[in-house]
Formats: sequence, structure tokens, C-alpha cells
Amino acid sequence: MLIAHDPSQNHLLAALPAAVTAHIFPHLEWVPMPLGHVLYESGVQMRHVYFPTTAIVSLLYVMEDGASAEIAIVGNEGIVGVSLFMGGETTPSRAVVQSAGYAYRLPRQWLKDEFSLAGEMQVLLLRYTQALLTQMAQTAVCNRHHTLDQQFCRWLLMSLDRLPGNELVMTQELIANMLGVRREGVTEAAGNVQKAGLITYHRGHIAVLDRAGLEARACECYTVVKKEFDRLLPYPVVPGKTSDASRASASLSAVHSASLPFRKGKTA
Amino acid sequence: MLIAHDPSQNHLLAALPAAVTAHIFPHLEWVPMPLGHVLYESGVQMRHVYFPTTAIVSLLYVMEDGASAEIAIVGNEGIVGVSLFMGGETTPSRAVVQSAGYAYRLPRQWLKDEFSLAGEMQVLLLRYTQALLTQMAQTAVCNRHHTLDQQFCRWLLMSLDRLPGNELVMTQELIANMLGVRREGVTEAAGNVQKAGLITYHRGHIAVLDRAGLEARACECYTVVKKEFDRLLPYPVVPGKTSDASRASASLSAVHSASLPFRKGKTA
DNA sequence: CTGCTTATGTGCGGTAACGTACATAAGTAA
DNA sequence: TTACTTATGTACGTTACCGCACATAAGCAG
Repeated sequence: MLIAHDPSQNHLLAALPAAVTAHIFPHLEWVPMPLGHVLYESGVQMRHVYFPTTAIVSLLYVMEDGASAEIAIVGNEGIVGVSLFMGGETTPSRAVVQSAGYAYRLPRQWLKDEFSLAGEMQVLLLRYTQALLTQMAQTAVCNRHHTLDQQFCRWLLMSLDRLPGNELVMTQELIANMLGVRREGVTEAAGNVQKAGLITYHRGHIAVLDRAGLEARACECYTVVKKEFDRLLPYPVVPGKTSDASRASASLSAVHSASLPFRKGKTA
Repeated sequence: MLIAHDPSQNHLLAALPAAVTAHIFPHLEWVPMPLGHVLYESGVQMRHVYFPTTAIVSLLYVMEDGASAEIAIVGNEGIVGVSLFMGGETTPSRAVVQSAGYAYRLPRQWLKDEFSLAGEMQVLLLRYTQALLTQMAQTAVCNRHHTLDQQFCRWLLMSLDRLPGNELVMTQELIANMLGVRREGVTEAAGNVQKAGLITYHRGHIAVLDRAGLEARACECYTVVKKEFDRLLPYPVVPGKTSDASRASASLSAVHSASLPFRKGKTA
């Protein structure tokens, strides 16, 4: 069986200029990312960084008592393993495949060498890292102030933005682990959202029926993070790219009515 | 009135090699940081980055309804304004002085120029940013899983680590705003901790009596973040540096009981 | 002293999420 | 079919925190 794949399905890779891709692409390895696969463990150095294309990866912290909480989510817009170029080599968190798919991976040293050239790659990775900072910050805010219903909707939307279709393969048990809540809580939230006609849930398969409705039900955290990602990483609509990539582009940047340059006029 | 001050009271500045300090230090400006002063507002570009020495700055997100939540805290170990060198120029958060004191500030362009040399300054700032990532991630975890009592202790310890003495000037109202909880909740938590004999609270003045006790009462989040900061930013005990710097070193790694060269007293 | 502001303490009903236990239903293997 | 596992739904007492309303106390200005 043949699966069409292309590094430019990942937005960071797609945004690299030709001079950089010539260095990098030959060393990319296309790898399957099965559900639950642990890319790295707290405190352990990775051998590769991962650029997801169709997979989604959760960064989560696992507490001493085994409870966990998701701190960020990485899909085709990003890279797993920022600590390699940030200089720390490891982090206290774990990276787990939350939605099965594929990724391109690059050996550690190739990334670090390219990063240290202080060229386009460095600029991109740093901007992505700032977006990641925003996502983590907003996760903290959301955990503090918003209801499980709202967080469930936010989580659904963030996952959806990183997937091609409108269906999500994910049990309530797994969602509960990500959000750091009880499975029963997710059952209730999902039930509410389903009653509202926004999704259908069927044994691990969530189909989104009304995306706008979900956004209305989610808290502001979703929009804040999304706008910041769009601002920091405007996905280039390159004519020469594959149609698959440009389709993914549409799903990322045109989800809201219009993503304007986002300039603040007021506040002297 | 004379107040002893030196850029190397800030650990990042202290860690720079002489070649860099020669460029940078002449452009540093020593500025007072009064309580409540807003260093930057959500979405607005800053003119300077700040290296706190005796002040503590809170990064917090303010929601549409006015509620807020702290996402990180920056003191003499760090820098306020990472978005300038990360490339985004702004962030969706606000930076407010949480504990009055002083900082050195550097005009935006000087920092960016030095950063783009890809030298020691860049290495340091990136490692600090990774530490900041960890702090934000852990804030998210803590907000999800831990009680207000635990979070209050964590917050106290983090603030204490960034101050010279064992006293904190801070009303319960302000702490509540930082933590994103009710003022009454802080009253109760503070009351519990005081009953346990770990602190005394007196109209905006908290004196820590039993630091080890606070650590025992706090959640693992405090330790995780602290260890990560120490790992990523081992405060250098450089023989060639001023004695002030090496003494400040003691304040980071042997926080407990260390007495500093200058008492803060009243800044009036 | 009085009067005022600010900071802290307290009480109480409401609620979102928790922990636990169990029930039902959908898929899977024999 | 039956047996079994997995996924989801439901119920109920408990808890931490919220929102609100006040009470007290400490500092300050006159």
C-alpha cells in the first residue's frame, strides 16, 4: 500500500527556503507514529526531533502519583523536541502520540548544526517556540478558570486543526488523561456537546458536526492561541507545493472568518 | 541616598563573558520598579528588555472578563521580554511588577543585535527561555491538580528565591490576583500556613519562619521547576568575577538562610 | 481622640469536579 | 451462539473553591 507523503505536509518544513531543504531533506526519515508511542521520556535525551505530518503528539507532565496533565499539543504545524536546540537537551515532560499518523524525523545533530547556522531555520524554530510558550501559558490559564465543558471543546478544536478530516479517533479515557480529569467527567462533557448537536461520539470515534458551535462553546483560550500561532507562523501558500499541503494550509489559517495581520492600535 | 547596585546582581548578566559585557553594560540603564508598574501590555511591543535585580515581575494573562492568572514569575535569575529575541516581538500577556525593586534595562535593538551574533548571549537566553517553558508548563499542571494551600506555598517559595531576605511585601489581594483565585481563599491558605507556624502574616508583610516546612507543604511543582532552573542555568562561580557576583551565586543555589551583602530595607 | 481607608477574617449557600461503584452497550474471539 | 473485553453512561455522597455579605482590625490623617 502506498501512502502519499511529503515533508512539506509539515508547516515548518514547508516554510524552509530551498537552500536549507537541500541540506536537511535528505536526512529526514519518514516514520509511522502509532497511538501511545512515547517519543521521549522526562529527563531523557532524544536522538531525533520529529516533524509530525498526520500524527498529533501530546506533551504531558506525569506527576509522582501517576496523574498527568497535558501542557501542549504538537501536530503538523510544529516540531517535537525544542529542548534540543534551546540548549537543555531534555525536559521534565513526556511526549506521547495522541493521534496515530506519520512524522518526519531528523537526527539530533543535523538539527543542531542547522540551527547554529543562525539562518532561516533558527528564525522559524524560535518563532515556533514562542508559539509553544503561548500555548503552555494559555493551558495554565484555562486550567485555572474554565469549565471542563469549555476545555473539552478547546481540546477538540486544537486537535481538529491538526488533522485532515473532521473525525477524531480517541477514547474518552485518553482525553481524560490528557486533560488531567476523570474519565466520567469527559463522558459528561462529551454528552453535553453531543446533546447540543455539535459532535457525534461513537466508541472512540468523534465526528465534528458543527465547528462554529464548538468555537462558541469553547473558551477564549482557543482563539488566543490560534491567533498567536497564525501571527507567528503564517503558513506560506506556496503555489509550487503539493495540493495536500495547500489543503492543510486552508485548514490552519482560514478556520476563522479572516485572520488579519492582528495589529493593536490602542494602548499607548 | 546611595543604593549599591551592580548588573551582576542579575544572574544572566553575571554569567556573560567579559567580551559581551563590554558591549552591553554601557547601555544598561538602572531603573526603579515600583509595585504594580506595567512593563508591557498584551500585544504591545516593548522598547526594552528588563533584567531584574531586586524586583520581581509577574507575567500574567488577563481574560476578557478581567480575571487574571499568573503564568510565570521573573526575578534576578532572568529577563523580561523573551519575545523580542524569539522573534514574535509581542505576547498575549502582561508583565507587572509584583515586588518592588530595581532592574537593569537594555534597549530592544541592543539586545537583538547581541542575540543575533549567536554567541554566549544567545546560548544563555535560549537556556533561560527553556527554563521559562518549564515554569509555564508546571504552572499549568499545578493549576490542574493541586490545592490552593499547595499553590500558595509554591508561590511563596518561588518569590522568596528571588528576594534577598525572608520577608515578602504583598497583600493577600495581590496574591489572589496572581494565583487567579479569590482573596478569601488566600486568607484561608495563609491562615493555615500561619497556624502551622511556617510564616507570620501582618498586613501585607509575610515573614517566612520555616522554609523547609513550606517546601514540605508545597507540591512537587516547586521542586521540579527549581531543579530545572538550576540545571539549565548553573549560576557560574567564576573566579574572575566581582565578589558581588559570587555572593549572589549563593543566593541562587543555597537559597536557604543565605544573607546578602545589602539589605533591602525601605526604598523610599 | 475621631473618622476614614485598607487589610484581613468569617460565615454560608451554591457548584463543578472528585472518588467510587456499578450498569449498559458495542465490539471481538471462541 | 456464548463469553469476554472495552467503551461509555449513570448515580451519589464528598470536597475544594466560588460568590456574596459582613465583621473586625490595623494604619493614617485630621
